[in-house]
Amino acid sequence: MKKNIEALRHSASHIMAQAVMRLYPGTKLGIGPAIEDGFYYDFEFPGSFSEDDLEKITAEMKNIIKEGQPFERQVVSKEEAGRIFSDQPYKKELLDEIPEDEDVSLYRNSEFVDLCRGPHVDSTSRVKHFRLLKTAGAYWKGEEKNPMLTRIYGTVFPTGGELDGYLKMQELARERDHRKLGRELDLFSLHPEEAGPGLVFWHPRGAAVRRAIEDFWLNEHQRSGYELVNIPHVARSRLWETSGHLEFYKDHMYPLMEFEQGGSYVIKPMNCPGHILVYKNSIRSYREFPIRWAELGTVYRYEKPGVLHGLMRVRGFTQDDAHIFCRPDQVREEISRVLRFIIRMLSGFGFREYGVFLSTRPEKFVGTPKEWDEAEEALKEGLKEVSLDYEVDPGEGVFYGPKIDIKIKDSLGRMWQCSTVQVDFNIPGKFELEYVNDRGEKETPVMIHRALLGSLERFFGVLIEHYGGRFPLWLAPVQAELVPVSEKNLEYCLGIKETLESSGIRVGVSAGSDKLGKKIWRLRKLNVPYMAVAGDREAEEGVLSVRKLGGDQMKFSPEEFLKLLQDEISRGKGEP
RNA sequence: GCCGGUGUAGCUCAGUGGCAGAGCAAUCCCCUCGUAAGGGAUAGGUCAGGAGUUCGAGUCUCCUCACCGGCUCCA
Repeated sequence: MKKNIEALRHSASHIMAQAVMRLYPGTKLGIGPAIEDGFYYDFEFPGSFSEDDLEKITAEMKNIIKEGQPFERQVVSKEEAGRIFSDQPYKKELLDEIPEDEDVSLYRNSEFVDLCRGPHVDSTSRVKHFRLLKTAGAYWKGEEKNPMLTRIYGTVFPTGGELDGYLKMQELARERDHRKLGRELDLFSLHPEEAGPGLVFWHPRGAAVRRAIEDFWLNEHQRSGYELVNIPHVARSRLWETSGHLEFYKDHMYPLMEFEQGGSYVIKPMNCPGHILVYKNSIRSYREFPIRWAELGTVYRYEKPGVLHGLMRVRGFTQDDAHIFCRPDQVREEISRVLRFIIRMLSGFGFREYGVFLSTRPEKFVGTPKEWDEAEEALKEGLKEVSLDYEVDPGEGVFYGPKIDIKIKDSLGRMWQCSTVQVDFNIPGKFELEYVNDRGEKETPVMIHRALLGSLERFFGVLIEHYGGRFPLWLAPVQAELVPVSEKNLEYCLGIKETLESSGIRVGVSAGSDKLGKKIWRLRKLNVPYMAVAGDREAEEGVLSVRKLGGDQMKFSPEEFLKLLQDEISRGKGEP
């Protein structure tokens, strides 16, 4: 089945390329693979091209499909293939990468022929339910220095129902877009013109969610052997020279702040040098290890203009950062502790499926290969110990050490990078960190960087999309809203509000002269989990008519209502 | 940064060279109301910013900024 759909998608990409060649002769072909959700093909058009041209291509594709052209596999010598693609420079480049004596396979349908391993479906008529989706620029072979081609994305399914299902899913994802919900639910805003791109302003309702996240985070860290530290946001550039950031990370840093009387300061793009200064403030003994210092540390990074995206990719963000200082022989234990912690934290937020990636030694690295091997081994053992399946990304580690990245799967099946665990061989040496071992000798500690949620901004964005703006009670900006039927009942509601508030419930009151129906309508749009209506009848009995969002209505006393809320709040955090 | 697109009221969007518009939201008034929008009135704009073409530019051209879809990069 999986193979079939790949052949179908790959065939659709050939048909698209064929249509393009018919409509825009002289187009140079890049590559056109099947991908997870469909297919694409990269083109270099002789003239300009815009998204409006997709309709024309779609129409031509339909002709090709109607023609029912058989796909035929052909094996030719490399030399022969070179002649066939003589006017296709990108195809020739691909040919050059194939060993000299090997034959190559081609797929031909009617006048169109492509260098291709296959397989394909038997006829163009098999491609029935397709849709061209969007165009995009894409570097040839994905490398920034190469020319940019025009990529056309499309998708195709065996049945019309599956295509519709896919398109509906895309629509659902658009409706859940955290940027849209952030505005509608009054959670946050960005002010690119007034304040600068990629800088997040948390509104009261968003800040309430953040506070709930932070409280949970803090509590879990206190239970897990971490101490908290706090460091300033700016520091002399000297500190960042020592750390090497001014040399290696300058492109990602906001410009230096120069003082007239001399000396310059830097706004931190990372928290580690700050934590290191705390470490260096006294002589450390192996007996103190492992030292685990955590901080919700705000950093500022100059990200390229084109990469910013809502809360997911910003220029100022708060990492749930921590640095662990330990002996080399403690690394394995610390790694598995961190991994267990990550899973506990993420499942507390309702994420149960993960993609785990181990990034190993890149070409440019610091430290010795032996150190790297040991650290990679420690990471692997940690993963094994907590029985996490993982993929290896060879050579994708940071120059200073190998790392584990964990992506979480949201309710729409999309993966988001949040957690990261990195071993660092570089920075302890740069800052000449030391500890005294059990023989009274000075040694260099190992440092582990880790973030569980990643950044609060991105994590918030993921949460918004995961829950579609309908947060579980413990995270909801307003947990309960008291709704007086008329202004006569306002006093009664305000009294109950005070009771609930003093027990830590986030509660609002819908005052004002709007009719009940309108107030309810408004609260539903804001996804307030509990609405408690109080009119003359309730006031007389001393109760509330409580309705859960999307649920039934029941009468509760204020005390019963509080208990109900408290129970659900503690259950919601995934606590036992 | 690169390719393509977009920028009109707080939000969603009409307006293709000739008087700046609608719905929602906001404010005020009437209604004191029973579970998915009661009625009326008012206010709200440097049409992203700048330059140009034109008798005349929201509309056409160029530059800048920002955003959107991707590429590259990444928490």
